[in-house]
Amino acid sequence: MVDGICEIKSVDRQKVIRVKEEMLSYTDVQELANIYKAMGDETRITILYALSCAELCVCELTQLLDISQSAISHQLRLLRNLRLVKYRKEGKQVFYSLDDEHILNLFSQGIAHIQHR
Amino acid sequence: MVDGICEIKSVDRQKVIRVKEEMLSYTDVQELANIYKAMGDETRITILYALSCAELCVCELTQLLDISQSAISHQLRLLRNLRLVKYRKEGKQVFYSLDDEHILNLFSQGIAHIQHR
DNA sequence: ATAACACATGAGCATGTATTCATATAAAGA
DNA sequence: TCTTTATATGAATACATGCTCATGTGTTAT
Repeated sequence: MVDGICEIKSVDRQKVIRVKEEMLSYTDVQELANIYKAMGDETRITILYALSCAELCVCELTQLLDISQSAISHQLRLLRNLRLVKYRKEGKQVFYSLDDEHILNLFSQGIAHIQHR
Repeated sequence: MVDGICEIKSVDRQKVIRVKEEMLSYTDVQELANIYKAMGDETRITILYALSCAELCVCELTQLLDISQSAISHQLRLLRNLRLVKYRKEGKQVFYSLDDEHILNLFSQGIAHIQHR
């Protein structure tokens, strides 16, 4: 292969050009990657799934998750920055919930995938 | 907070117990994380998206992706192991395609999410 | 005012991961 | 057979990430 271009005659240049035109923009790819990256961690999946069941404060999440309160707060900040969760303060407590119904759909598609095999 | 249990009287123990019962199993969480982790990388998203447009050989992917052929092969192996792509040999070439229609749904949900804001 | 509590955050560390480089393998052609 | 081409893979490296620990911030209660 020379310069990433294989010389096989049968390579369908037209197909490659067509696919190139259909490709996602770089910013779209980045945004998609951020969402899937957010869901690509066992702790965050557990948090998001728990929040899909009920609105929960940090303390309650800590009771559900077997890791430190600090670790959970760090992950919540990440999810907040990506706008996957929103929060509401009530006295000393902070209650988190899902910010977007699409996340539920992402979950159900993912679950459909693992059940499919 | 003592031992991960906050003493606020208003904390709804019943709610926490109910959520705990609804939680995903650890293996489900792991499998979900693996899928999202696979899609949580810009290179892999680009590969998967390209394959959603057409069946492509490694050489054609190399023309589309601006990284080395080696890097692409490494990523394809990962996607193969997760059964997100399948392949077909034809002489020297190896043609890859998506292994599962759920991935398209995962994409469309993700795209819906980034367009939603 | 002071203490206790719920939560957030910075630092540091250990582990994971994505890439390149060099090289191996396998098919096709000369 | 010897070379070229298409792909795969192991090693090394640079970077990202998830956790804990220590501490900071803001709120409530005494």
